[in-house]
Amino acid sequence: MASVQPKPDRRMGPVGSDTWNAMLDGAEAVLRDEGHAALTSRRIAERIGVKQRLVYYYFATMDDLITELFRRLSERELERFRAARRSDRPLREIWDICIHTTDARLISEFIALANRIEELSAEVVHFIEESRRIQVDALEAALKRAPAANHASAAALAIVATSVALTLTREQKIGVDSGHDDVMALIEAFLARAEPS
Amino acid sequence: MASVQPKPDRRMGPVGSDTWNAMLDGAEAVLRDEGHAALTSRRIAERIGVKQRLVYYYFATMDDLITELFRRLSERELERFRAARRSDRPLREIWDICIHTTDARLISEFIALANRIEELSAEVVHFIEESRRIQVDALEAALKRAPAANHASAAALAIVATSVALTLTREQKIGVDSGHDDVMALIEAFLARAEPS
DNA sequence: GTCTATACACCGATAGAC
DNA sequence: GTCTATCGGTGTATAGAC
Repeated sequence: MASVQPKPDRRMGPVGSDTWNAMLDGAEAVLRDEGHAALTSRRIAERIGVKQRLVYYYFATMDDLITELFRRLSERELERFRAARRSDRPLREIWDICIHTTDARLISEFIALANRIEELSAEVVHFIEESRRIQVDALEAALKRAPAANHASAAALAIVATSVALTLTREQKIGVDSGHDDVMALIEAFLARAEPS
Repeated sequence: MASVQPKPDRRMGPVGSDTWNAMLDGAEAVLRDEGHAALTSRRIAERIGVKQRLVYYYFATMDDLITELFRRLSERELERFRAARRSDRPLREIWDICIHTTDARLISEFIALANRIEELSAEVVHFIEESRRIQVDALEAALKRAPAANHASAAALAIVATSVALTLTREQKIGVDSGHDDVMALIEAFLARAEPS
């Protein structure tokens, strides 16, 4: 699961060090605020106050840096999902992460980047499969306790929930909200049945 | 709805001409095959066999070209939706467009680009609102004829359907398919109730 | 670990001839 | 309508000193 280190014939900095993390912090901020077009080694260096050359001491290529950034981000998100799964209202807490914690802009940038970067695509696949596994697990447990809650399978419900959450956050960010209330009410009604509070 | 023409102090080519369309064809092919990073005036020119300078005769800026490309594409898609709406199985035909016609890669590239290009963002908003209007309209008519089909509103169903279609096509393209059968069965069951064949 | 300096490619956009 | 030629800028990535 950890990164695989060096491709280039070049001295490389330690993975996980403070500077390494600071660079990913800078990269994340740039991607969030300015988008993929501005995600360059120069801009990252400028952001954290070092020289551009140093970026290539810690990361073999820009694609590696981007992949590493997604990995760090997705591991944090998976940890949130796992914690929510262990709580006493797992469905509500997982939904809360999907609809509130998720940054629609960041996700859309990564999805587009994954079209081009194969390593990143593999990381995205891993994240989708693992997060779905957690969600299906939580849903199956809930449906067992409240069997009349729905006719759909846990797997189907997980896909519907994540899809809808992504659409709502994305549309909200660009200023579309028609039908959002209705679909939120639908989700709320399901949660009330499947996980009575 | 038509494009608004010139910003620059420069001679410009006719909107809608053969060369103009050929350039958008080239741009679409580049975006589909290589992604937004490769979508440059030089690459487009190379693709259709003209010189780079000519791209700036037909389009004021690259951002304009990209926006115009999305506009052309979305108008075609809306026309498909309208035709499906007029058919005798509107729900099934609209769903068929969502799940088959849509190019997941192209859409993700445009969404990422819209984060940066304001004109494009406005076009995306327009497309979402108009396509949703058509879908809600079709769903309302169907639910009127088969009231017991579902407890959810037409607006909620439209969002769920488009969200799920986008997720399925995107995941399929990167090689994830867990739960897809289940959710397709769910959609099929709904269609069987709301639009019996 | 961090720096200066730099090679080299490519980009958007324009001037102006034919 | 289409071209040649070019400017100014920015990108990735490397060599090698301190």
